[in-house]
Amino acid sequence: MFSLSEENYLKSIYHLEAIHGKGISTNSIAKKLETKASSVTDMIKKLAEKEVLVYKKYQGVSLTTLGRKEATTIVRKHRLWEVFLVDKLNFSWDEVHDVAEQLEHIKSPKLIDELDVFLGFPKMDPHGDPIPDKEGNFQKIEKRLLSTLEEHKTGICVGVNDSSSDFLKYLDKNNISLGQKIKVLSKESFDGSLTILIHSKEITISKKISNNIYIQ
Amino acid sequence: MFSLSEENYLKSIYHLEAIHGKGISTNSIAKKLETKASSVTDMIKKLAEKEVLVYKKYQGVSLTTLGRKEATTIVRKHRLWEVFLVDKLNFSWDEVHDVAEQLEHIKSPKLIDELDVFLGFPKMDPHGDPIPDKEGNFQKIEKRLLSTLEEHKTGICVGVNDSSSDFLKYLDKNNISLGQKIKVLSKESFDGSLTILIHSKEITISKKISNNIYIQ
DNA sequence: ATAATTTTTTAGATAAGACTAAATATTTTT
DNA sequence: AAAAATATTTAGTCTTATCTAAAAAATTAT
Ligand SMILES: [Mn+2]
Ligand SMILES: [Mn+2]
Ligand SMILES: [Mn+2]
Ligand SMILES: [Mn+2]
Repeated sequence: MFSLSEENYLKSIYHLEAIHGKGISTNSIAKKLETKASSVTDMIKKLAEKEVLVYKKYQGVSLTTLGRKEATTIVRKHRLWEVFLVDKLNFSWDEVHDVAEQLEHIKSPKLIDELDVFLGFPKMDPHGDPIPDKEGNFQKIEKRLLSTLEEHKTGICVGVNDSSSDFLKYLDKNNISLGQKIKVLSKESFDGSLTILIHSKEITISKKISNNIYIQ
Repeated sequence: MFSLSEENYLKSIYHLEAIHGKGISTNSIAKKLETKASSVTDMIKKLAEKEVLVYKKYQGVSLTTLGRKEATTIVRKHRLWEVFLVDKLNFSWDEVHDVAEQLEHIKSPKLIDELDVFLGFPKMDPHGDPIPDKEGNFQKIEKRLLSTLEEHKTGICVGVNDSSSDFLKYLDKNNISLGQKIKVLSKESFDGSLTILIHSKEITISKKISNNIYIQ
């Protein structure tokens, strides 16, 4: 059994591995969890002891199969709860993350599997992220950043890279949502900003925005 | 904001006050929370500091209005989650308590009020206990223990005094559930055991059992 | 009214998890 | 290949919540 804190470390390391591969640095974990490197060192020693990751001094950490399984379960719970909040309790996609951060730590295998049934085995969460099934498997859909789309090309918005309330509210304000068609009209080479066509309206978005929208 | 531990203390004291009135002893709290009296002394000092209860050395504690409000909210959350688990996720009434003990500590006013809406503003939890509304009000239904019913009299089962899995499974096994009609056929004066008619079947139950069933 | 018993509080210890400051290792720059 | 900069670990402290053992207060029995 893992503590709330241990679970948060596992999840963060899991997400960091998904981006950077094996060998996650102490500092990057500290940054993600908004804590100090010294706290991270303490905790990864404990997690190595519990055999959910391998740790060699100054070499960073990598999850073991056991650790990855555990992390996947937490991600599954987080995303299923997000679907529940949006689909059943009238939450908007920018309101769910913080509550899901709490709910993901509830311990009850029956609870999460019945929730999955109740929601109709959703494959995606409200932000377009895949939901692992009971066995931890999920479909990895191909997607690219909107910022990589060429001028005059069109894509469908399938996900976001940043689930913060601020960013999602910005998208709402500009009528950008999952499933939406987006056409790049022009790209400013100086700052990478894009003028896009969405809902037959032209808007200009910064590189920072287009770097956080996934399209297909 | 209260910690998980503080919330559990508040809830326990609230339940003890409902039975014994003001001035709850250190020992009774320790017993309820399965902890040591010395730990209780420490915690009630902290809670007195936070003004959710009044504490005078050696005199026991009493909740303040603020403390009672806080405790009521936790009870509301606990019971709403129990309804959710039974009504929506196919849990049986003997499986919900432990999960609700975890869920009751999730912090999100919107979550709990939307859950209330989603469940259709239930008035009772799966064990017949009243659910406080948003303002903390709930209907106090009159009920008495089955053990106090006279011979040849009939009552309707409206609640249980013990929500442990063991006891509820015993009731299931004997087809005793909420809303069920129960007639006392005879009462054994020696040990207080009852022979009752339920579902047109005669069964004999001990005093301990009849002391944990509420009827109307 | 004393003595015995029970209850409650205090004192001191422990474990988890976090922090600061200092020490050490590693990486990058010159 | 040093020197400088950066990253990581260690040492020591703090808070929260717990515990055991001992002291003190309150209650009950004689
Ligand atoms: Mn999220
Ligand atoms: Mn999400
Ligand atoms: Mn319960
Ligand atoms: Mn209940």
